[in-house]
Amino acid sequence: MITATTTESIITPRVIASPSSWIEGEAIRQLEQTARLPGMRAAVGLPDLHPGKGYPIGAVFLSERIYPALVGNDIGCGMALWQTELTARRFKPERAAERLQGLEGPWDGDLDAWRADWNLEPTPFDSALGTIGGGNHFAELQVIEKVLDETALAALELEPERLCLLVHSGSRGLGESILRAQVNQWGHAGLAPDSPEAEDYCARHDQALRWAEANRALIAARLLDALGTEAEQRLAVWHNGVEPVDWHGERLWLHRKGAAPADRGPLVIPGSRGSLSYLVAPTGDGETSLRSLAHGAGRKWKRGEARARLSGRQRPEDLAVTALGGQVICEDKELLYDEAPESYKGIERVIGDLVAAGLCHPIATLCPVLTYKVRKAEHQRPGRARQTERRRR
DNA sequence: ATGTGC
Repeated sequence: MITATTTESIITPRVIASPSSWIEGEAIRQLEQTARLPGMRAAVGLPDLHPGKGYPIGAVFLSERIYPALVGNDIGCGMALWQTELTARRFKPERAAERLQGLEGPWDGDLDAWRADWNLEPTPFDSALGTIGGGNHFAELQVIEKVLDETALAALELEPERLCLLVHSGSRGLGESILRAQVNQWGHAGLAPDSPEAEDYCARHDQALRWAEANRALIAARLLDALGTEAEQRLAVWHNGVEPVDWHGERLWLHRKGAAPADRGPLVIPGSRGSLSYLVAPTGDGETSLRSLAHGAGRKWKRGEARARLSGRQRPEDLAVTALGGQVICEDKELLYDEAPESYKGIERVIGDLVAAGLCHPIATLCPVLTYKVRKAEHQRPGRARQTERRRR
């Protein structure tokens, strides 16, 4: 007798990392668990693989279904790189730092025009447009430290003497609200691609992608304005999201969970604020890595763990300048410790593993000069700051 | 990651 039930074959996840790369057991368990979800066709851990909330970060999944919970709350989180008109030689980090104030508060420019430029409908979260947020998000001025592929650098129109601005941020409260609504209604279930619920999620997801991209652009615009300079965007990628792909003639869904795309040209893989970032060009056919690359160095210590480990030997003021000489603006103590260079794995190993696997080749290294995270907590809540002001009048 | 929490 032929039964109606289909046998779901269990796929074996792969991890792209050298044996000496330390990866937490919990991350591997999460990778294996996620690979068992119905309709999963391939799962790959990248060298920055580490545990997340239920699902691993630094991983990519190819599936017949759409898994919003796997994408997570920060839909569209990613990186964008600008070439500024600032020259490394004449840049004064201390003076620049003084000018960078209040980027946490709402932007006072023309939001309607900005939304129109980016094809965005208004959302309840738009007062956060142009704000960096917390966690590992940042805006960082960087100097090109070493050029490894002059031709590729020139093709990207990046001049070695000019400072770069790298912005890492996402969709803030918007992405979180989309995931929350999704989980409230459907739990963590995978969505059938042509269902109304999938179409609904994809529409919101794509909106969050645009919102996050517009957010990074506005963060850059505000920061550049404060410094009295201009810049041109050179690169932009997202590393949290899902997209339909043609996989050997079949339509499948590629989930990137803290994984950068390897099919959209060069990109920056950032280290911690105390290490280099790598501008790389993807290589290979994308088959083994599911068209993806590591999205950063990868967290070594969980959030909240760093302060206990570091506060005995490093005071907050010690963390304001890194080993590479970069200045750090972070007036939130917990965040200052959480995002300390020691909280991250070495970026060199991550890049080394990718190169050894034939997945990318380095174009240049970027050295942090000034990292902006957050000013004082009272400036963080847009609404509250305004209320305080109103009360004073 | 998050107007993150009563």
